[in-house]
Amino acid sequence: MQDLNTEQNILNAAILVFQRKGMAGARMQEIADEAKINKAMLHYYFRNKQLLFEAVFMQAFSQLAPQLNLIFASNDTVFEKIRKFTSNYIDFILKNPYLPTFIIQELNNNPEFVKKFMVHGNKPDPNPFLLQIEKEITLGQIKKINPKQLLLNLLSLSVFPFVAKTMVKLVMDVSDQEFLELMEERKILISEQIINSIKV
Amino acid sequence: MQDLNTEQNILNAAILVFQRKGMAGARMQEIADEAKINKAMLHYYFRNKQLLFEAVFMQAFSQLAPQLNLIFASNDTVFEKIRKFTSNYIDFILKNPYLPTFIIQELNNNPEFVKKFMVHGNKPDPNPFLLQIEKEITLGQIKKINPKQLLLNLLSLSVFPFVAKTMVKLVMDVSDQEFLELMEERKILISEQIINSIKV
DNA sequence: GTCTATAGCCAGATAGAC
DNA sequence: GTCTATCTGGCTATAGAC
Repeated sequence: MQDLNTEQNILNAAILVFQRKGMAGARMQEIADEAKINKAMLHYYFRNKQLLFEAVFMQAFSQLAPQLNLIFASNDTVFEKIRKFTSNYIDFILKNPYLPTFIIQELNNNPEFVKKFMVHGNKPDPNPFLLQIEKEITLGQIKKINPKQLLLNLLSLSVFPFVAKTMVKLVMDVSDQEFLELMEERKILISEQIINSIKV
Repeated sequence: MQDLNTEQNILNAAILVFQRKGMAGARMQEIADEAKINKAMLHYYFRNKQLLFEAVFMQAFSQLAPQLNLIFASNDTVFEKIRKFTSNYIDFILKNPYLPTFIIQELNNNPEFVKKFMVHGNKPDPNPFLLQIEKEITLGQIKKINPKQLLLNLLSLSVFPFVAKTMVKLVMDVSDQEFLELMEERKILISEQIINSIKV
């Protein structure tokens, strides 16, 4: 009701609205309604729309980063990482369906803001994973491939269906229920396909 | 300068601005500037922002549809289709880099408009391709797989890197030049991986 | 068909009471 | 800290001269 509670309450409402409508499409009034609070409070706590947006974006990004670092910096083999990642990441997105689209969309629409934000050192670092791939190739444990392509494949296969969900459902004539089932099936399907593509 | 020329001129300018900023972020003034024309003309030719946007969206979608139908409805085998598609589609996106992101973004933000638009019968139909996959599985020419998953994989691997370009460049520390090289490499890389995953 | 000028509205932001 | 009321600017849209 007060102080930090109100601030968090506003932030939660803002996350909902911004993730659905984006920075340009979101309305301060809508956020206030969602938080069951007055519009003036938003300015009291976050000064203006831009700063509120940045708080939301930062929170979203810092939710996503640890998920990526799970794969980037553990002690597993490449195969194990791929298996864990597809399964964990799809689960994570299923629980936060708006997150990847939101980040990608706002990253595209506010490229100048990105740099400002990235100074915070908030960036996921894929280098450990990329180096590990190089190493396992050298050791003859997996087939030769450009490590960046492998990572791109992993992300593409896991994330794209969610980003393009509306189009996918539309073009392929898929219901919400069937979409869920397809995503469940993908957890194993994807990892097996990627692993097969690099298995010696 | 007059009549249809002006209309096309406005449309071209609107495509540019809407694709970069989206419906909510675009400004009529910016479109007018881009077309080197007065703002009032936009309303003279397209009545209002919504209708101008719909014209742009429709044109974008009807550019994309034929590209998809190349794979959905030709006489090639599944293998041949996959090879042609990855190559052609990546080329196409390289020439129209904003298109997929624009369509996906606006589809997500204006789900109600979508249905209205789809009534036009403008929808790409993947059924021929899906049925063909079923058939080749039955004939033992390719491994068993859910056809929709195969199509999803094809689209994911081809389109996602472009949709997430800003993020990819940022997280993987990739320059514009290197991004282009990666996409060139993917034309063959992707199709071979997919084909290998279903080769008997 | 094309322009300038302006109406009208909507949304972000602030003032000020409580 | 929270509210109501209001200001202000910006953007869509239109009126009207040429």
